[in-house]
Amino acid sequence: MKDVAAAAGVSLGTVSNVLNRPDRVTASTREKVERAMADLGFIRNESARSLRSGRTRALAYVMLDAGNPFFTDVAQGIEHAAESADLSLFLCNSDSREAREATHLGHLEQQRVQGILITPVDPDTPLLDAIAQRGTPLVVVDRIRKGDQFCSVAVDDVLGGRIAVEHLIDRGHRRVAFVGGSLGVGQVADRYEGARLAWAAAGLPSDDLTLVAADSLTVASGRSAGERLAGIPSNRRPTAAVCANDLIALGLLQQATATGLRVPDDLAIVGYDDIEFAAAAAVPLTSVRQPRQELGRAAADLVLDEATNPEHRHQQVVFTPELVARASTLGTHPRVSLAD
Amino acid sequence: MKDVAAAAGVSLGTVSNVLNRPDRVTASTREKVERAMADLGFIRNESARSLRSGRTRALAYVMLDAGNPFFTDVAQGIEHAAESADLSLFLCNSDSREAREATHLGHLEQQRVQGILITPVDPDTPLLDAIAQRGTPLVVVDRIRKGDQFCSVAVDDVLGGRIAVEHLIDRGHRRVAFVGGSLGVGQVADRYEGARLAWAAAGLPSDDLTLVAADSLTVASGRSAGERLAGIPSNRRPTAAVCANDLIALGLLQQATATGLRVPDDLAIVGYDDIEFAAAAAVPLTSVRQPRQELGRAAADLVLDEATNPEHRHQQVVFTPELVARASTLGTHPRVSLAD
DNA sequence: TCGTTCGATTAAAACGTTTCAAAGGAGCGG
DNA sequence: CCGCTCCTTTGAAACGTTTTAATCGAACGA
Repeated sequence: MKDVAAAAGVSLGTVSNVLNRPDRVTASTREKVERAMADLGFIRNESARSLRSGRTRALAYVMLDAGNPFFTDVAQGIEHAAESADLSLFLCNSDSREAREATHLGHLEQQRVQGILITPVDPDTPLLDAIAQRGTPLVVVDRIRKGDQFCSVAVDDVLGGRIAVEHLIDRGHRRVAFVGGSLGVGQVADRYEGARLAWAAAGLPSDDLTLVAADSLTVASGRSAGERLAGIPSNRRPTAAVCANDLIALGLLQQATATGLRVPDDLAIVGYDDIEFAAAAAVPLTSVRQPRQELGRAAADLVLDEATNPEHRHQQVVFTPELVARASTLGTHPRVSLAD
Repeated sequence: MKDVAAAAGVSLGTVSNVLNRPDRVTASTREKVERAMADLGFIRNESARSLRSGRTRALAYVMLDAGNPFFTDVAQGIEHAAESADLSLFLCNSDSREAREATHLGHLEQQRVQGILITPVDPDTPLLDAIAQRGTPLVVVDRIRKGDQFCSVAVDDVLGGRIAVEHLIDRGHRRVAFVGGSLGVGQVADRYEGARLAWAAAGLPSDDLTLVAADSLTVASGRSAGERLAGIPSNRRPTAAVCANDLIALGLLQQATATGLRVPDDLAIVGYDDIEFAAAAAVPLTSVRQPRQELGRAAADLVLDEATNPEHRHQQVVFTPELVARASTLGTHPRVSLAD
């Protein structure tokens, strides 16, 4: 900036004014300065800027698993919000590792980002409280957290599990499997809980809603669950499966297809998340849709409110999931004959 | 830091020494200072740090489409490299929009990141040259760029197209469709070129390798291409399709399944990229695998070399793709009967 | 006892902005 | 022609570090 000032024959302060309050500067000088900036290829130094102003122009989202389209969609919602607020968005991936998450959080705090959005490995880690305490606006995404240390945005997973199972009951299923990861993950536990509630409400015997474990929420886990399911004699095998997420459902679908189980005739499948690949599966997947982009946007709005509004109050926003019924439970009626 | 110094009863410089050259400080004072830091919840200010040092501890990757698993895998490779170099990674998503890309690049230059990795919307945009010229290390990922303004890392797409088609010829296919987006995208043009080369090399009539347009590299485009393909009378319909990427292939697979075309018996399908969902499809997809993580890591290594090694020379790294054959071309032999 | 030497600590400058109070100048009315 | 006012421009301080040269003190040898 000093060089620009010299080149334009004005003072440093004037250059700053051209940048920050162009209206305070005469058209002619502004022009001179702008030309000088162009000639010199001047690029504002953001470090100096934020050092001086005490605030960066950046937001950050620490995602749990960048390989899961669900989170990239959430990120996109955040990105839009950031874009309209003219902020950069720092995307970090913890890859479900607490250590990596901690490293990222450390860096972000040092960067003094305006706010941190995070889908934490463990929503109850004291790390989050510490950050909030120290003053960085923080919003937990896709997890609920009792207490009022910070905001959170989530989807009602109990309800999601419920509507998935209700749909299957409606379609006449009386033996259903819940295929889920470890119940240690809050999400999964809630969805299972919802499933059981729906089952009980319909007055069905609780033994007929079986729990099929899967050690992680991945396609591979879904495949292995599929193997176990296929191994059950057909007169006792569940006629439908509710999966803890779409990745599992996709794996299950693949395994079912490979072993000759017809979907949905032999096994109906309901996924969870409604990621794009759910609709794109060979047998399009019925799934519980979460408003992913809205989730992101709402979280970003909250964090910005906390960052700018002194009267901010922490709140827990809960969205409502929605069932999207497709062929994996409805059947493949349109078995059109080929035009030829 | 001033507060820490006061609390510990030492000078500011000592605190800095504790942070940066702990060996120069007596154990007892170091301890005092560390306690003070803990008590006060001191967090280093990265802006000040990088202002003073003239360099940030961050790398950035501007990705073309965060929704495409291919790019998130590349990003993961970069992330690993960044992690080992103890740098933060700024992930940005241009979402294939030049304007957004430009905005991101602007921000990144202002942040003075150590290096920029990018999969650009248009590899020939002068923006990139300008950035390189101004001195920010820059590496183009997954695109080749003639000239030697900066490094690039890519995969040999002509070869990729070639091995895909060779595989189909080997399997006996004599009418093949190339389903691709606009040839304006360099990737697609190269893959098509490779396909034609293989076709010609086998001495097959060029009319029997048909080009099926798709306006974008998405699942939806694949579906619509599938409709067009299914509309062709079976005696003239291609018996196999090579797709410009896996998303298209997945859409095609879905549409084929919906209209009753059996894969691979009626239509064999080869994808491109070998994203995780290709293997996870109901009929696992044969695909041309690109070394995604390696791509990212190599790019990161190059950018770091440029940032730190004064003798750095720009180079264009080209990886070799590899065919992964699966059921979508090999057939679904394992149609196991059910244990029941 | 007095210099020396060496290690630990300190003081001060610098990084590139923003901001605020103050200075400068033009135009105007008296 | 003077004094005001109002708008533009300027100068200097401040943001929180890192770094370098300088200072201080203790231990040691002569």
